[in-house]
Amino acid sequence: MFQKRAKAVTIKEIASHCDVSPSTVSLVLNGSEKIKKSTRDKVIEAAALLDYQPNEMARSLVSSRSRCLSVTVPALNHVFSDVYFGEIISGIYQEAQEAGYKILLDIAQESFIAEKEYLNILRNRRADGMLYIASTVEDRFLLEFEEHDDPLMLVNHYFPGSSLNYLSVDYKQAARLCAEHLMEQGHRHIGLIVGTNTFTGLDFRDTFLAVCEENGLPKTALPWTGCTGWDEQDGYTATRKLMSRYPDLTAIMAANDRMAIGAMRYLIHKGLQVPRDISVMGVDNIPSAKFTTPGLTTLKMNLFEVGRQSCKRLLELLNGQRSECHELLEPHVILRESTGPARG
Amino acid sequence: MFQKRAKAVTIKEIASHCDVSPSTVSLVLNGSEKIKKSTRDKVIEAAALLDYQPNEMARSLVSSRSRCLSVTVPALNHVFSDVYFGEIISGIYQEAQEAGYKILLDIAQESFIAEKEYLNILRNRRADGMLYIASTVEDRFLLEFEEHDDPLMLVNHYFPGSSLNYLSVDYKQAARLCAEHLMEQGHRHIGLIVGTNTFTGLDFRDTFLAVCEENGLPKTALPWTGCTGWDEQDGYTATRKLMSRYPDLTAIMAANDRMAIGAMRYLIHKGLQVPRDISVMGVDNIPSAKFTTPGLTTLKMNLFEVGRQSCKRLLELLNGQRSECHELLEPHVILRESTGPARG
DNA sequence: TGACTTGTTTAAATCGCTTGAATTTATTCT
DNA sequence: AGAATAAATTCAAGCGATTTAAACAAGTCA
Repeated sequence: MFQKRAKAVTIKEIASHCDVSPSTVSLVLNGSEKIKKSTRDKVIEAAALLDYQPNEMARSLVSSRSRCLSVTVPALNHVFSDVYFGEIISGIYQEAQEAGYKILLDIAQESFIAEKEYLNILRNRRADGMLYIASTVEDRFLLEFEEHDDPLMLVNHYFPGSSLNYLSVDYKQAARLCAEHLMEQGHRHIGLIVGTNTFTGLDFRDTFLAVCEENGLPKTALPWTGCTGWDEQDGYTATRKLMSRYPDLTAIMAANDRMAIGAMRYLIHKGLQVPRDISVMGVDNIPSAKFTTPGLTTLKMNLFEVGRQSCKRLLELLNGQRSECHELLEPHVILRESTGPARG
Repeated sequence: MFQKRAKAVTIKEIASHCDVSPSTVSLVLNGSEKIKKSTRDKVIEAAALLDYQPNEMARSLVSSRSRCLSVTVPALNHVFSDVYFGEIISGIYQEAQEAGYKILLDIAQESFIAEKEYLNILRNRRADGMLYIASTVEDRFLLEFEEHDDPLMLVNHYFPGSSLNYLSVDYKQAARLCAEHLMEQGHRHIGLIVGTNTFTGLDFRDTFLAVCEENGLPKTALPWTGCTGWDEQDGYTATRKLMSRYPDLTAIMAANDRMAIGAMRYLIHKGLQVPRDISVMGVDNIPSAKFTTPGLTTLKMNLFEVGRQSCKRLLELLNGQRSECHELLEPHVILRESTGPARG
């Protein structure tokens, strides 16, 4: 039905329609001032009349710029259904579209890595640059971008020890804010749940524990449990594990909201009241954090802005207006009802 | 820094490296059997050695197929943060990638519509076909695709009276399942919350009310309130409105989970217990529906599959293996704790 | 050996557009 | 008016691939 699509209007047809050469048309359409106003108008009119749309493939071929950016997310289970990614992608889109760029979506599945798609997308000219969201410690393949000097931005994560460009929320600062908030509420016995498969997760854990210890909490009062997933089920399971070994905990710190929601779910199942019996704090401020019962105290990361800024920086890199980017954005606390004074 | 990207290896270089013509290289790389095995091997080896990546822009130009599909979502606020879209997009991606297609992301903002980007993306050859997710009744611009005969698939919605291709969950059937479930639990006084800005929403409303009436519920026992958003806040507000006018309701039927979650949130705020005092039912089975308190009874729509099938159908359309698509997928009930017998 | 296949390889056109150099046309100056 | 200058337009060469028709080499047959 569609395979014999209507052949598109070309620059040539406009040319013959106006009795000028294709070059003239091209010049006009690219806004050159060198063409006499009268011919210019004639061409523009004809283009509108014929409903001309430049063939982007042809343009890209000659300019060797696709005006597309690749956005890649890790191959988590049904990854786009995670609002975390959604916010970031929305931000990226916003910035890209304002700059006239299109977004190519990708998921870093096995084949993506094995067949070096991550490099190929740039090499085969489908995209001019890449934004890679939230890698894990295992995504060592990203280091290849260093050698090859391909335009890459890590979004909301980074690779310690590498020179790869990144823009991320400051997870060390995040951990500090969380620790301080809970300690202010009198909590001295806090269970930490955190994904240990990302560098930002590890940062969060280390900083959280360090800040607590600085403030006099003994290590023994700070059990933590790691997981490689970051979703509700992981939070649920981790909380069960934590609570059965350390029933005296007065607070659960989950390194993201989805896990925090899972944690609350478990605690409420067990007949505990949040925050009367135990406080729960999350990180991310996902939309549903406002609509849990009780409302979830969390950190606002402004992931939309992370996406937006990352994209902006990448474009600056591409335009040569900047030669590197290593930036951090500050989070801040969103107070709701899931945290309160420590019991007793 | 990146603007002077390393010039890519071309077919020509492979040719000279092997002492054959570019045509030969092209033939080999496209798997032609007409080339002698020995030269074939020579070329393949050289291509691997030089790390050759075909320039997709050039290929697209000559084949006039971009091997990209455009996925467009409506311009809701931070739309990708809605898991509803995430699931569908994940499904689309899966199918597209298996077929060797790339995904171009788009958001139908004002400029997208005003400047007819929706047609242009196809016209300017950036994409071979378009998947449009969840339109509203106001997206009349989509009807243009009918006249122009451009390859479009509506995903999880449709336009009554048009011949546009679609694949969607059967929302009439969904409404029927919901109505029957609640009536089986003895509910005779049900408040309905539904977005009235989509055809599927309207279908849901009409069918829900009709099925209830068929089973003897008087219209007066079925107040409903419409909204143009579909998120937690909308559900919250709508429930407040409904409950203040009809305090006797024993059940709230929300046409999606996010609104249902907002509804529960309001009811619990008001000191009501779900489902003892009032039942709440949603639609979609989003991940967090399992982790609300109480767990949300809802319909599983398998939106991942909706995305996947839609994409598959579109590709069939593009390949001429099919000339139209008007399909519906069946939902089914997921029983959790937010619905129970009507009180009293 | 010459004519005819068969099997391989390549020249050349094409896809639609951009762009620097060359050409044509219009304008200015003496 | 004719030369010199400026303005407007067009030529023609790509961009990097695909693909058809033609060229070439080798093998077959009478």
